[in-house]
Amino acid sequence: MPELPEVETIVRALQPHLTGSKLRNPKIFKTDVLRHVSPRRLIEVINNNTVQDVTRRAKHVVIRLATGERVVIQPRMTGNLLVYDRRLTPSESRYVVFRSAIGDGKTFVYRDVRRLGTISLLDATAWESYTQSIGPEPLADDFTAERFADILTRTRQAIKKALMDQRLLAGVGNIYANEALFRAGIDPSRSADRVTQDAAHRLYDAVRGVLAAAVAAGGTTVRDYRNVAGDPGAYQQALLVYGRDGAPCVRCGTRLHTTHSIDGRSTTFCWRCQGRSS
DNA sequence: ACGAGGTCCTGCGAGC
DNA sequence: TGCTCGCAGGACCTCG
Repeated sequence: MPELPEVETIVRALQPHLTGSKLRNPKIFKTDVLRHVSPRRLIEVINNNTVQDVTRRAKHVVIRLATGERVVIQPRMTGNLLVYDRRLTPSESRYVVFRSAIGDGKTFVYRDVRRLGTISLLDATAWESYTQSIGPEPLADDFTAERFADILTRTRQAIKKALMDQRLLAGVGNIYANEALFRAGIDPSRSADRVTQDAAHRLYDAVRGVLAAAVAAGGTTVRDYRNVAGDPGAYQQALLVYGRDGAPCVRCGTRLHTTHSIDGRSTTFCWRCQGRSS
Protein backbone atom coordinates (compact mmCIF):
# COMPACT_ATOMS: atom_id res chain seq x y z
CA MET A 1 0.00 0.00 0.00
CA PRO A 2 0.82 3.52 -0.05
CA GLU A 3 2.23 4.69 3.25
CA LEU A 4 1.85 8.20 4.66
CA PRO A 5 3.76 10.08 1.89
CA GLU A 6 1.87 8.35 -0.90
CA VAL A 7 -1.52 8.96 0.71
CA GLU A 8 -0.55 12.57 1.41
CA THR A 9 0.35 12.99 -2.26
CA ILE A 10 -2.95 11.46 -3.31
CA VAL A 11 -4.96 13.66 -0.97
CA ARG A 12 -3.27 16.90 -2.05
CA ALA A 13 -3.98 16.09 -5.67
CA LEU A 14 -7.56 14.99 -5.01
CA GLN A 15 -8.49 18.16 -3.13
CA PRO A 16 -8.91 20.52 -6.11
CA HIS A 17 -10.90 17.90 -8.03
CA LEU A 18 -13.19 16.75 -5.24
CA THR A 19 -13.68 19.63 -2.82
CA GLY A 20 -17.07 21.22 -3.42
CA SER A 21 -17.96 18.83 -6.19
CA LYS A 22 -21.10 16.76 -6.31
CA LEU A 23 -20.79 12.99 -6.62
CA ARG A 24 -23.12 11.77 -9.34
CA ASN A 25 -23.95 8.33 -10.58
CA PRO A 26 -21.64 6.45 -8.18
CA LYS A 27 -21.11 2.77 -8.93
CA ILE A 28 -19.56 -0.08 -6.97
CA PHE A 29 -18.16 -2.98 -8.95
CA LYS A 30 -16.52 -5.03 -6.19
CA THR A 31 -18.35 -5.21 -2.91
CA ASP A 32 -15.82 -7.23 -0.89
CA VAL A 33 -13.82 -4.05 -0.11
CA LEU A 34 -16.72 -2.50 1.79
CA ARG A 35 -16.53 -2.46 5.60
CA HIS A 36 -19.45 -1.78 7.92
CA VAL A 37 -21.64 -0.59 5.05
CA SER A 38 -23.77 -2.27 2.42
CA PRO A 39 -23.35 -1.35 -1.25
CA ARG A 40 -26.89 -0.03 -1.31
CA ARG A 41 -26.44 2.22 1.69
CA LEU A 42 -23.10 3.57 0.47
CA ILE A 43 -24.52 4.48 -2.92
CA GLU A 44 -27.60 6.00 -1.31
CA VAL A 45 -25.49 8.28 0.91
CA ILE A 46 -22.96 9.25 -1.74
CA ASN A 47 -25.30 9.90 -4.63
CA ASN A 48 -25.76 13.66 -5.21
CA ASN A 49 -23.87 14.41 -2.00
CA THR A 50 -21.24 17.15 -2.03
CA VAL A 51 -17.64 16.70 -0.91
CA GLN A 52 -16.86 19.12 1.89
CA ASP A 53 -13.16 18.31 2.17
CA VAL A 54 -10.56 15.62 1.56
CA THR A 55 -7.92 14.92 4.20
CA ARG A 56 -5.43 12.29 5.23
CA ARG A 57 -5.30 10.46 8.54
CA ALA A 58 -2.56 7.82 8.86
CA LYS A 59 -2.78 5.90 5.56
CA HIS A 60 -6.45 6.70 4.99
CA VAL A 61 -8.03 9.07 2.49
CA VAL A 62 -10.93 10.74 4.28
CA ILE A 63 -13.66 12.24 2.10
CA ARG A 64 -16.05 14.26 4.25
CA LEU A 65 -19.50 14.75 2.81
CA ALA A 66 -21.79 17.74 3.28
CA THR A 67 -24.14 15.55 5.28
CA GLY A 68 -21.41 14.73 7.80
CA GLU A 69 -20.51 11.17 6.91
CA ARG A 70 -16.98 10.29 5.90
CA VAL A 71 -16.04 7.93 3.12
CA VAL A 72 -12.78 6.44 4.36
CA ILE A 73 -10.59 4.73 1.79
CA GLN A 74 -7.56 2.71 2.80
CA PRO A 75 -5.69 1.72 -0.39
CA ARG A 76 -3.37 -0.81 1.26
CA MET A 77 -1.12 -2.66 -1.15
CA THR A 78 -2.51 -2.00 -4.60
CA GLY A 79 -5.28 0.58 -4.30
CA ASN A 80 -5.13 3.62 -6.60
CA LEU A 81 -7.29 6.74 -6.46
CA LEU A 82 -7.46 8.34 -9.87
CA VAL A 83 -9.21 11.20 -11.63
CA TYR A 84 -9.85 10.97 -15.36
CA ASP A 85 -11.09 13.71 -17.65
CA ARG A 86 -12.04 11.22 -20.33
CA ARG A 87 -13.59 7.80 -20.63
CA LEU A 88 -11.55 4.92 -19.25
CA THR A 89 -10.05 2.46 -21.68
CA PRO A 90 -10.97 -1.21 -21.22
CA SER A 91 -7.62 -1.96 -19.57
CA GLU A 92 -8.01 1.02 -17.21
CA SER A 93 -11.49 -0.19 -16.32
CA ARG A 94 -10.13 -3.51 -15.18
CA TYR A 95 -9.98 -3.83 -11.38
CA VAL A 96 -12.09 -0.72 -10.87
CA VAL A 97 -13.83 -1.03 -7.51
CA PHE A 98 -15.66 2.28 -7.34
CA ARG A 99 -16.40 5.08 -9.77
CA SER A 100 -18.30 8.36 -9.64
CA ALA A 101 -18.77 11.35 -11.88
CA ILE A 102 -17.55 14.56 -10.20
CA GLY A 103 -18.56 17.24 -12.72
CA ASP A 104 -16.79 18.92 -15.66
CA GLY A 105 -16.79 15.55 -17.38
CA LYS A 106 -14.39 14.16 -14.79
CA THR A 107 -14.54 10.73 -13.18
CA PHE A 108 -13.23 9.75 -9.75
CA VAL A 109 -12.07 6.13 -9.60
CA TYR A 110 -10.89 3.72 -6.93
CA ARG A 111 -9.00 0.86 -8.56
CA ASP A 112 -7.49 -2.02 -6.62
CA VAL A 113 -5.94 -5.11 -8.19
CA ARG A 114 -5.63 -7.23 -5.04
CA ARG A 115 -8.62 -5.69 -3.28
CA LEU A 116 -6.93 -5.72 0.10
CA GLY A 117 -7.92 -2.08 0.37
CA THR A 118 -11.11 -1.05 2.14
CA ILE A 119 -13.88 1.51 1.84
CA SER A 120 -15.97 2.38 4.86
CA LEU A 121 -18.64 4.93 5.63
CA LEU A 122 -18.46 6.44 9.09
CA ASP A 123 -20.67 8.99 10.78
CA ALA A 124 -19.09 11.66 12.97
CA THR A 125 -19.20 9.53 16.11
CA ALA A 126 -17.79 6.41 14.49
CA TRP A 127 -15.04 8.47 12.87
CA GLU A 128 -14.13 10.09 16.17
CA SER A 129 -13.76 6.76 17.88
CA TYR A 130 -11.79 5.30 14.99
CA THR A 131 -9.33 8.17 14.70
CA GLN A 132 -8.73 8.03 18.44
CA SER A 133 -7.68 4.41 18.16
CA ILE A 134 -4.83 5.39 15.82
CA GLY A 135 -1.51 6.83 17.00
CA PRO A 136 -0.35 10.41 16.47
CA GLU A 137 0.64 11.89 13.12
CA PRO A 138 4.45 11.91 12.94
CA LEU A 139 4.60 15.07 10.84
CA ALA A 140 2.24 17.09 13.03
CA ASP A 141 3.76 20.25 14.55
CA ASP A 142 2.84 19.14 18.05
CA PHE A 143 4.43 15.70 17.69
CA THR A 144 7.57 16.04 19.77
CA ALA A 145 10.64 13.88 20.28
CA GLU A 146 9.56 13.42 23.88
CA ARG A 147 6.21 12.05 22.81
CA PHE A 148 7.90 9.72 20.34
CA ALA A 149 10.31 8.45 22.98
CA ASP A 150 7.39 7.86 25.32
CA ILE A 151 5.60 5.77 22.68
CA LEU A 152 8.63 3.52 22.38
CA THR A 153 8.59 2.76 26.08
CA ARG A 154 5.12 1.26 25.77
CA THR A 155 6.10 -1.92 23.96
CA ARG A 156 8.75 -4.61 23.97
CA GLN A 157 8.09 -5.40 20.31
CA ALA A 158 10.97 -5.08 17.85
CA ILE A 159 11.45 -1.39 17.14
CA LYS A 160 10.64 -1.93 13.46
CA LYS A 161 7.34 -3.58 14.29
CA ALA A 162 6.52 -0.82 16.75
CA LEU A 163 7.14 1.85 14.12
CA MET A 164 4.67 0.13 11.82
CA ASP A 165 2.06 -0.40 14.53
CA GLN A 166 -0.68 2.06 13.59
CA ARG A 167 -2.02 2.14 17.13
CA LEU A 168 1.30 3.55 18.31
CA LEU A 169 2.24 5.80 15.39
CA ALA A 170 0.28 6.68 12.26
CA GLY A 171 1.37 6.26 8.68
CA VAL A 172 4.69 4.41 8.75
CA GLY A 173 4.86 1.18 6.74
CA ASN A 174 7.58 -1.20 5.69
CA ILE A 175 9.55 1.02 3.31
CA TYR A 176 9.87 4.03 5.59
CA ALA A 177 10.43 1.92 8.69
CA ASN A 178 13.44 0.39 6.94
CA GLU A 179 14.70 3.77 5.78
CA ALA A 180 14.25 5.53 9.11
CA LEU A 181 16.02 2.79 11.06
CA PHE A 182 18.96 2.93 8.68
CA ARG A 183 19.16 6.72 8.86
CA ALA A 184 19.15 6.52 12.63
CA GLY A 185 21.63 3.63 12.76
CA ILE A 186 19.36 1.39 14.82
CA ASP A 187 19.10 -2.40 14.77
CA PRO A 188 15.54 -3.12 13.54
CA SER A 189 15.18 -6.11 15.87
CA ARG A 190 16.01 -4.19 19.04
CA SER A 191 13.21 -4.02 21.60
CA ALA A 192 11.43 -0.68 21.31
CA ASP A 193 11.58 -0.10 25.06
CA ARG A 194 15.33 -0.67 25.08
CA VAL A 195 16.15 1.97 22.49
CA THR A 196 18.25 4.59 24.24
CA GLN A 197 17.06 8.20 24.61
CA ASP A 198 19.75 9.26 22.22
CA ALA A 199 18.74 6.69 19.61
CA ALA A 200 15.07 7.52 20.07
CA HIS A 201 15.86 11.13 19.28
CA ARG A 202 17.80 10.16 16.17
CA LEU A 203 14.92 7.92 15.11
CA TYR A 204 12.43 10.73 15.64
CA ASP A 205 14.46 12.94 13.31
CA ALA A 206 14.88 10.07 10.85
CA VAL A 207 11.17 9.20 10.72
CA ARG A 208 10.15 12.81 10.19
CA GLY A 209 12.99 13.45 7.78
CA VAL A 210 12.31 10.47 5.55
CA LEU A 211 8.56 11.03 5.52
CA ALA A 212 8.92 14.72 4.70
CA ALA A 213 11.45 14.01 1.95
CA ALA A 214 9.18 11.35 0.47
CA VAL A 215 6.18 13.70 0.54
CA ALA A 216 8.29 16.31 -1.26
CA ALA A 217 9.19 13.72 -3.90
CA GLY A 218 5.58 12.67 -4.43
CA GLY A 219 5.99 9.30 -2.73
CA THR A 220 7.74 6.04 -3.58
CA THR A 221 6.71 3.75 -6.42
CA VAL A 222 8.09 0.26 -6.08
CA ARG A 223 5.48 -1.29 -8.24
CA ASP A 224 1.83 -0.35 -7.94
CA TYR A 225 1.64 3.09 -6.42
CA ARG A 226 0.41 5.84 -8.74
CA ASN A 227 -0.68 9.38 -8.00
CA VAL A 228 -4.06 10.79 -8.97
CA ALA A 229 -2.89 11.46 -12.53
CA GLY A 230 -1.61 7.89 -12.82
CA ASP A 231 2.06 8.81 -12.57
CA PRO A 232 4.65 7.15 -10.28
CA GLY A 233 6.39 8.88 -7.38
CA ALA A 234 10.09 9.75 -7.37
CA TYR A 235 11.36 8.80 -3.92
CA GLN A 236 12.38 5.26 -4.94
CA GLN A 237 15.58 6.83 -6.30
CA ALA A 238 16.40 8.12 -2.84
CA LEU A 239 15.89 4.87 -0.91
CA LEU A 240 19.03 3.92 1.00
CA VAL A 241 18.15 0.36 2.05
CA TYR A 242 14.69 -0.75 0.95
CA GLY A 243 14.99 -2.86 -2.20
CA ARG A 244 18.81 -2.71 -2.09
CA ASP A 245 19.53 -6.17 -0.69
CA GLY A 246 23.13 -7.19 -1.50
CA ALA A 247 24.08 -3.71 -2.64
CA PRO A 248 26.76 -1.77 -0.75
CA CYS A 249 25.72 0.36 2.23
CA VAL A 250 25.90 4.00 1.17
CA ARG A 251 27.67 4.83 4.40
CA CYS A 252 30.24 2.06 4.91
CA GLY A 253 30.14 -0.14 1.82
CA THR A 254 29.13 -3.33 3.66
CA ARG A 255 26.73 -5.49 1.67
CA LEU A 256 23.18 -4.83 2.85
CA HIS A 257 21.33 -7.81 4.30
CA THR A 258 17.63 -8.75 4.18
CA THR A 259 15.74 -10.76 6.77
CA HIS A 260 12.09 -11.75 7.10
CA SER A 261 12.38 -12.55 10.78
CA ILE A 262 10.64 -9.39 12.01
CA ASP A 263 6.87 -9.75 11.62
CA GLY A 264 7.40 -11.68 8.38
CA ARG A 265 8.09 -8.47 6.45
CA SER A 266 11.23 -7.82 4.48
CA THR A 267 13.78 -5.89 6.50
CA THR A 268 16.91 -4.64 4.75
CA PHE A 269 19.68 -3.21 6.87
CA CYS A 270 23.42 -2.79 7.34
CA TRP A 271 25.00 -5.09 9.90
CA ARG A 272 27.74 -2.60 10.54
CA CYS A 273 25.82 0.70 10.71
CA GLN A 274 22.82 -0.74 12.55
CA GLY A 275 24.63 -2.72 15.21
CA ARG A 276 23.83 -3.56 18.80
CA SER A 277 25.25 -0.35 20.26
CA SER A 278 22.15 1.50 19.12
C1' DA B 1 1.76 -9.85 26.60
C1' DC B 2 4.14 -11.53 23.01
C1' DG B 3 5.54 -13.76 18.76
C1' DA B 4 4.44 -16.73 14.92
C1' DG B 5 1.71 -17.61 11.29
C1' DG B 6 -2.58 -17.72 8.49
C1' DT B 7 -5.99 -14.89 5.94
C1' DC B 8 -7.84 -11.67 2.65
C1' DC B 9 -6.61 -11.07 -3.01
C1' DT B 10 -4.05 -11.06 -7.73
C1' DG B 11 0.05 -10.62 -10.49
C1' DC B 12 4.71 -11.14 -11.46
C1' DG B 13 9.31 -12.86 -11.80
C1' DA B 14 12.45 -16.61 -10.80
C1' DG B 15 13.55 -21.21 -11.32
C1' DC B 16 12.91 -25.66 -13.18
C1' DT C 1 6.62 -22.31 -23.43
C1' DG C 2 4.46 -23.59 -19.23
C1' DC C 3 4.22 -24.92 -14.69
C1' DT C 4 4.83 -23.94 -9.55
C1' DC C 5 6.48 -21.24 -5.81
C1' DG C 6 7.43 -17.30 -3.22
C1' DC C 7 6.94 -12.66 -2.69
C1' DA C 8 4.60 -7.95 -2.69
C1' DG C 9 4.04 -0.25 0.27
C1' DG C 10 -1.15 -3.75 5.09
C1' DA C 11 -3.81 -5.09 8.80
C1' DC C 12 -6.67 -8.35 11.32
C1' DC C 13 -7.25 -12.68 13.53
C1' DT C 14 -6.24 -17.01 16.10
C1' DC C 15 -3.27 -19.92 18.49
C1' DG C 16 0.23 -21.27 21.77
